[in-house]
Amino acid sequence: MSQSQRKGAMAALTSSKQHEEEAMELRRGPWTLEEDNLLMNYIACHGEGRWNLLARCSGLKRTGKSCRLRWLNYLKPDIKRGNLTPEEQLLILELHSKWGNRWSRIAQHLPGRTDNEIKNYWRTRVQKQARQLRVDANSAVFRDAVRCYWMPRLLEKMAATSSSAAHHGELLPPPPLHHPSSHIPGMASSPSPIHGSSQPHDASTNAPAGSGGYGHHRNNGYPVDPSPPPSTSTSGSVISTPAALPPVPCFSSELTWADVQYGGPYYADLDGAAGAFDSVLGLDGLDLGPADDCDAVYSDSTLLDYLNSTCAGGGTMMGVVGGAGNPHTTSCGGGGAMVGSEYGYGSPSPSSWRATDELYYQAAARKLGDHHHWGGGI
DNA sequence: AAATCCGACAACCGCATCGGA
DNA sequence: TTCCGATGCGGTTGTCGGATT
Repeated sequence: MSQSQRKGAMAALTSSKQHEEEAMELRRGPWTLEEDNLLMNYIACHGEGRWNLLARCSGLKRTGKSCRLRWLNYLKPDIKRGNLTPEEQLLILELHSKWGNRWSRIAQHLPGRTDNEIKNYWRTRVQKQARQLRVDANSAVFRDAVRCYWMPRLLEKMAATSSSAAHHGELLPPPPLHHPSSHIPGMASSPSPIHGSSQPHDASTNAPAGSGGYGHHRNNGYPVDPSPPPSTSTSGSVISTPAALPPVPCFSSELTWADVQYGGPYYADLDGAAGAFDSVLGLDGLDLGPADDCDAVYSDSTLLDYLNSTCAGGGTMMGVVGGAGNPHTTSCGGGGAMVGSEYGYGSPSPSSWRATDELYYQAAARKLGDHHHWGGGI
C-alpha cells in the first residue's frame, strides 16, 4: 500500500468515523422549542429549500429531511390547525375516491392542510369505518357506503352549521355539542377553520400557539372536536348485539323536522344530495372525471338499491331524525336505513351522537353483510 | 386509583423522481 | 448517458393523552 493509498484509507476511516459520530449526534424524535426557533430563524433569513445545507448550517442536529418535514408539516405559517371541517372531510372523501392515496395531490386542494394530516385522517378515521364495515377501504363497496352514508351526513352537518348561523329560532336545537370550542373566544380554528384562519402564532416563543412537540404534541394544544366522524369506535357498550338494535330510523317523504327547521324539503333523496356535492364543495370548476358525476355513481350503487328497497317511502331519505323527541324512535317501518343527522329537539348528547353513528354503521355493516356475505369477524 | 386500551398525530423510513454536473 | 445529491411521496412507527375497565 502506497503512502498516498494509506493516507486515503486513513482519510476514509476518519471520514467514516466522523460520519458515524455525526450520525450518533443526530437528534431524532419530537422537536424542541429551541430547535423550532433555530429552524424558523434560519428559514426567515435564507428561505426554504436546500434542506441538507440548512441542516448543516443551522446548527440543528437533524437531517435535512427531518427539517423539511418539520417545516412543511408544522412550522410553516400558513399551516391550518384544528379539526377538519365537514367541508374538508367531504372534499377528502371525494378526491380520494378519484385519486386514491395521492395525499399530496389531495392536499393541494385543501389550503393549509398537509398531506400528512390528510393521510392520518384517512388512516385513523376513514379506514376505521372500512374495518367496521369489513370491507376494503379502497373497494367500490366502501366508496358506495361513504357516498351513501357519510357524505350525506357531512352535507347535513354543513347545512346545519350554516343554518344554525342563519337561524336563531327557539325550535333550533343547541349548537352541536361536538363543537364546544365554537363558543370559546379566540378559538378561530374551530369550527370552521376553512374560512381563512391560519395557524395562530405565539409571538413570545416564535412558535405556533399550542405548539406541537416539546413532549406534548398531542393535539398541539388546539381544541379537540369530540365529534367523531360517523361511527367512531366507542366502548362497545352502546351496541351489544344486532338484536338489541332499535330500528334504524328512516324518513318518509312526509314533512320532516328538518323541513320545519330548514324551511323546505331537506335532501329529498340521494340523487338530490349527490347533485349538491359539487356546488357545495365549490368543485364545479374542478374536473373530477367520471367520479364527478355523483348521480351516476349513486344510480348503480348496490347499497343504494338496497336502501331504496327497504325504505318504506320508496327512497332513501336524508335529514334530521326525530325532532322533538327521541331521535332513535323515528322509524320507517321497514327498518330501513336512513342517512342524516340525529339532531333534533331532543338535543342529543355527544354520547348519543356516538351511539347513533354506531347504529348507522352497524346497520350499514349488516346490510353489506347481507348483500355481500362478508365473512369473518373483526 | 391503577392498569390497560385506544385514538390521534408527529416523526421516521424507504423508495421514487428530478435535476444538475 | 450516467451518477449523485436533493427533494417529494406514501407507508409505517412511536408516543402521548384520554377513555375505559
